[in-house]
Amino acid sequence: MLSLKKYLTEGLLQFTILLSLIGVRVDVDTYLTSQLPPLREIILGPSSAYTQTQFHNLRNTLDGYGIHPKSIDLDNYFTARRLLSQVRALDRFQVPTTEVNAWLVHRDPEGSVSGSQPNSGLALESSSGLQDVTGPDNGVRESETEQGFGEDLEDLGAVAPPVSGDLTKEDIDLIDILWRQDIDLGAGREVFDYSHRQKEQDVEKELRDGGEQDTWAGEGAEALARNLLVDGETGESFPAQFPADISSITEAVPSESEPPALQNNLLSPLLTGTESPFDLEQQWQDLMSIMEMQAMEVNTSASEILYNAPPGDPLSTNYSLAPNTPINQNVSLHQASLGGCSQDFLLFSPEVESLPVASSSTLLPLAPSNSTSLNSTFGSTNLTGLFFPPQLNGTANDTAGPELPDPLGGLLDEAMLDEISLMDLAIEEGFNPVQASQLEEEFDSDSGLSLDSSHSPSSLSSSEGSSSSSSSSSSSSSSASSSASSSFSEEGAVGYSSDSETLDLEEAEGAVGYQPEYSKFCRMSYQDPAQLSCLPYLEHVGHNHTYNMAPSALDSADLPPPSALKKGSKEKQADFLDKQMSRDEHRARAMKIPFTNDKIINLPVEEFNELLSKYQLSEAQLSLIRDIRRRGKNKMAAQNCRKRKLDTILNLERDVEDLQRDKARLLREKVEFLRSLRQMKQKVQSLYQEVFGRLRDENGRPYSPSQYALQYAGDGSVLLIPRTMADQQARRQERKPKDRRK
DNA sequence: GAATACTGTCATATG
DNA sequence: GTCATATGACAGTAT
Repeated sequence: MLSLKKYLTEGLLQFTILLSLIGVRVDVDTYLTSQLPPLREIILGPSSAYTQTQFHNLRNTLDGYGIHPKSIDLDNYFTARRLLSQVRALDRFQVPTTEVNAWLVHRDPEGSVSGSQPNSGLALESSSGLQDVTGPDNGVRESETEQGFGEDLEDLGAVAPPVSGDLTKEDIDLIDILWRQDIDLGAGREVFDYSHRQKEQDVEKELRDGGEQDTWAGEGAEALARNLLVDGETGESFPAQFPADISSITEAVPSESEPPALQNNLLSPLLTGTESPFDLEQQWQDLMSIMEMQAMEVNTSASEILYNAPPGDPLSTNYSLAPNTPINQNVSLHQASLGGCSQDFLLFSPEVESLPVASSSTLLPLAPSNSTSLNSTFGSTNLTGLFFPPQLNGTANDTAGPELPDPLGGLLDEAMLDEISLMDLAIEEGFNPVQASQLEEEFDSDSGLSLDSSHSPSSLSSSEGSSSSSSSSSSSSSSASSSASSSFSEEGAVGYSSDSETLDLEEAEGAVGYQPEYSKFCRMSYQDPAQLSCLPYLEHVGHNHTYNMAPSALDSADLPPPSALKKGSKEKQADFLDKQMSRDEHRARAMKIPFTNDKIINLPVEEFNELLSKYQLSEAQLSLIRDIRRRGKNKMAAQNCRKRKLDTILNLERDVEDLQRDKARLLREKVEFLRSLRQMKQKVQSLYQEVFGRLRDENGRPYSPSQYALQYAGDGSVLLIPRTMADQQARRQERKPKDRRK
């Protein structure tokens, strides 16, 4: 195995470097697919990290948020994430084919130092036969192998500090040449930065000197810092969530730019294109990145179709270059391995960058927002049309412009178009952007006051039904029912204990079912569900909240069982009840009114007077009771009034839209009639010319159209008359309609 | 803090 | 004239 390692490190890989320098591509896929586990794991790391399974298991099991900054799993996660992206970068669209070779270049010093750096990929083989791997801190590193292959992958990828003595100056120069040759190597830039490696090595030495436990913490923190703060390839500050994908985008603009300026980064290559000497591959990648994002902009389903399309698919043939971008690497790999993980869409979320790890459950709702932002981004620049066929753009823009005028426009002349309001036609066909926005606002609105006629029939009918009931509330019975509902809603917890409720319903004249009114109230007063969810609680409260009942009943009701409630909750309930009570309820409570406000308000006059006569009430109490009754009734009246007003407005708006629809229909019919009329005129004209052309005088010569004309008689016959007479008759017929108008 | 919507209340009109 | 209801206007509160 030692010979194999030596062969790999000093022979094959350096040969690969040389091949890459002279432009010969070395296909790494053959290595990857070959049955050489050691080499495969050297290059790509152990399969656990290479196949995304480990990566996603990290995300799934730990759910991202549970990873402690010093956790081994976090270290594994970041390293695996970054290395995985580098592996994906192997398959990106390559115009120059040297990037994979350059990736192998770094493996060369790794292999060469593997003897003294047990954390290399070969060190992993210590358990599978590479027993010759020894090192000063081998024990520590062996424990690292237990944590998974993330750390090893990290070293394999870019950031392992090689021993400086193992890299000759030719090697470094070679690496620098390669790095200049292809910026996007898929490996960290620090790999090719000798001083950076020196620093990193020193830091790692210090960390290792700190002890075994600190080693873990230090490496975890270091990995965290590396992955969170510095992009592996560009050196940009970069969150760990976007190991290579976004970096491949941002690196298109070597000028340092922050991730929020992603749009500029994406657009600048196309818009400016002269700021830096991009090579062809970079421009391709920029282009593909934009296409990728635009594919997401259209919709995710479309993107999936694009990326999953078979090779023979036209869409795939024409537009499937996007999968070659790193972003699409994610998509395809995810769908291949895990199928439907939306984590890749996180790449475009600037908000999530601040999160160390995000669970997939939180990523899903973020995706639309990202696509929305992208939509705005690219929609404003109008780049979509550059890359996507109309059928793709149409999915995003089909609501932008009405389609109806197009077929009609070809049929109409200018005079017709002047008479036709395209807006009306659009309204009729439902393509009105204003209406669309209104509809959207309605969905967003919680006020319930949207006047859009596209209310759901249920809500409209409910409001109408309640409107009819309220409008017919002039009768005492319906008034009582309406009062019952309103008292339940607006009096809140007051006096609706089960006993008093049945009493009220029995006493009220023509009392109707309670529940229907309750449901009606739920709709008409636009209470939010959270508030309605409190109703059972209020009902429970209502049992004990008969504060303004008769003093005897009050005493019995105000004394709950001692063990029923705790003191704190009781106080909370009391506070809650105080907040729920209206001012009149507070006043009634203060004045010790011996019956509920519901009775005061809802009882008919006769019963109300009887009730007053039953008690010995002071003048102040009577005045308050009358005020309560007046205000309560007026309150319900105001509610009914507002509701009626709202219904009226809704009905008016619906009528307006019906009229607009009728107008549009009539205009369209008019267009049809005009069109058919014009066709008939053309037909008549052709027939006229045909007939006129066949007419011959007695000498067999044709008649001159300037001197003669055919006149249609009322009986269907056709006469040949001189042109002067025909003109006179035509003038007469023109005058007749004018006279009629007068 | 401004804008807006909702709600309660008062004054007044109407039947 | 009283009562019930309707409605405009205003103010307080919530969002």
